Order: sequence, then structure tokens, then C-alpha cells
Amino acid sequence: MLRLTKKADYGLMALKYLAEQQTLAASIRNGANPAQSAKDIAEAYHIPPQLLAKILQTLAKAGLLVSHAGTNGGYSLARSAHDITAFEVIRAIDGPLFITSCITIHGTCDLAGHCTIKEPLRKVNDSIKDLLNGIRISDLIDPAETNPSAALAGGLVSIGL
Amino acid sequence: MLRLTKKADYGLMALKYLAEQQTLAASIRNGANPAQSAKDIAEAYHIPPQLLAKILQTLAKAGLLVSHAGTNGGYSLARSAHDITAFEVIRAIDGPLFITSCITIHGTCDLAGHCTIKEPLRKVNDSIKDLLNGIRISDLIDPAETNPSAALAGGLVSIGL
DNA sequence: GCGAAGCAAGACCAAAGCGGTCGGAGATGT
DNA sequence: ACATCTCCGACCGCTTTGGTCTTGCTTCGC
Ligand code: FES
Ligand code: FES
Repeated sequence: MLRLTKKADYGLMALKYLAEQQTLAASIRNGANPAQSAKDIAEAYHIPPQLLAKILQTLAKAGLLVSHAGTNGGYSLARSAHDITAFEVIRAIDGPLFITSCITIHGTCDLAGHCTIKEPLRKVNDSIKDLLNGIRISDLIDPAETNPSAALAGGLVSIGL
Repeated sequence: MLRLTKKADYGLMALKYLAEQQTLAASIRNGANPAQSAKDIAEAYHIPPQLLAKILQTLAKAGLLVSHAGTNGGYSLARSAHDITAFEVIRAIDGPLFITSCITIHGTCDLAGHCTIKEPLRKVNDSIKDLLNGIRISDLIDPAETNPSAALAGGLVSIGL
């Protein structure tokens, strides 16, 4: 259930890595972000390099990363790490799929007429979306600074159906 | 992302249907629950009968339903509709899978050592689990009687997909 | 007791999605 | 201009999913 694809997992890892490198370069050195290459990130996490490359491509196309080709090229964050949510990353990689399996690109599924649980599930969907929206890349780096607005801290989250 | 399988969708529909029939039979008639057959439920929602049958079998094996064979047999809820959560249904059908793709039966995935986002994702996982645990199938029948606790902070942000 | 209605359990199959790989195109620094 | 480095798009096999079929068993109505 609710399986988050490995690609999205890798993507989040890569984003976190880039954010770390960026803040580290901004504080210690004064140079601009050094545009980590896909291969570097892949080796840092021991994941298939070419697969990560494709993920980064997707992320770049989605506007979350900027790519720089050529020697010493690579990727760097398009926005601040504090300004990118986990939801954006996941949606960029896994597409706009949602839990109800009815919400497809073609609009309604063939059961739309007699499906009785569509609305409640949509609410659940929205809640999960909000949950993910409350998580920023910067939160992944330092778990202590999680923002208190998202009830991520282990509290029971209730939704009104 | 986070795709809820169609089987679980069907399962929830069936559970809701059974709950409706059960409460209806308890209030109007005085007879016991009439044990709806799989075919009846399938026809009510226009879903493949044999597929639903297999889903109901799984649900019965999980202890959420009780089956009664023979003529005029069928399925009925094992517990009160107020006492079955959506999480149980989903887990019974789709298995104990979880979002992080690392949490497998074999314990840790091969990236466990150098994966940095495992913990944050686990918290998200728990939050979703709590979210689903807060939904009972009685809530699906009458949306008005939902428990009125705090919705997620930070309003519903809708993104055009 | 007999047959029909219904569940139970398995094998089986096609389609889709996912994870992973390959070779080429393009930019960059020298 | 060249060598090289990196991005980029196409490709491919595997697993999962959704769905069907067959067979056997259990119970009830008659
Ligand atoms: S399955 Fe499509 S609306 Fe519920
Ligand atoms: S991918 Fe397995 S621990 Fe993160």
C-alpha cells in the first residue's frame, strides 16, 4: 500500500545531498554552489548512477533543479532548500498519480457513477498531500528544525470527512 | 505516487456496502444480517464479480469478514462498522507494504547504511498510518458523524495537476 | 438424499509500471 | 579544434497488478 517509488526515494536523497553541499559551500567557502554531478551523488549513496541521472533529469525538467552541462557541470538547486517541499519532488518524479486510482488523466474513472467512497478518499488524499507539503528539503537535513505547523511529530492527525 | 490499489478500493466499497446493509437490516427488520453474497455486491457497484470474490476471501481470511457458504450464504461484517478502520482493510488487501520501499520483510534494504532520509520518511509513514487509522467505515456511510478534531494546519493548498 | 447456490483456493494470463542500462548529443575547458 | 565530461532520450527485462478461469467444497431448499 501507498508505496513510494524508489525513484522518488532517490530523488529526495539527491535533493538533500545537494542542499547540504549548497549550504556547506555558502558558509565555508565563498564560491558559488559547485554543481555536483550526477555521478558524485550516485557514488555518495551507492545507487545506480545512470538511474539517478535520469531522476535528476526529471527533476530538472520540473524546475526543481538547474543543470549545467560540460566539464565540471552538474546539478544545483533551483530554489532554496527551505522552499522546496517533498510533495513537489514526489509529484515531479512519480507523476500526478493519487491514491484513488480513479483520478486519472481522462478525468473520471468508469466507476464514477456508482462509486460511493470517492469523496472520502479524496479527503484522505488531500490530507496526505498537505502532510507532504509541510515537509521541506531543509527539514531533511536537520530533523530538529521541523516546523510545528505540520503535525508530523507523531500526533494523531484527524480529518473531517 | 501513493497509489492505493484498485483492490483496496473495491474492498472499501464492499465493506461500506455490507455496513449499510447491516445497519439497515438491524433497524428496519429484526432479523440478523442477511449475509450479502459476493455477486450481489459486485453487481451493485458494477465491478468484476470474481475479482471481488477474491478480495472478499482475503478480507475474510484477515478476520474482517465472516463468510457463510451454501445457499443464501454470503459475507457479513465480523465486527461493528464503527470498529473497523480503513487502515485494517488496506493492510489486509495490499499487504504490510509501506512507502519507503526499504522496509521489507527482510528487515533493512541494501541502502540502509547510507540512506539519510529513512527516518523522516518513516515519520511520514506513521502519520499516514494514523490518518488511515482515524477513518472507520462507519464514517464512509454517514459523513456527517465524523469526529471533529483539528484538521491539518496550514490550509488546503490545491495544486493544478 | 439430491441438486443448486454460494464460498474457497488455486493456476493462469495480459497489460502496465518500475528499475535499470545503453549509446548518442551537446556543452566546456584547453 | 579537440578531447572530455555531462546531460539527455530511447530502450529493455522484470515485477506487480488487475482480471479470468477452473476445480472443489459446504450448506441449504426440497
Ligand atoms: S473507483 Fe473510480 S470513483 Fe471510486
Ligand atoms: S532506501 Fe532503504 S533505507 Fe532509504
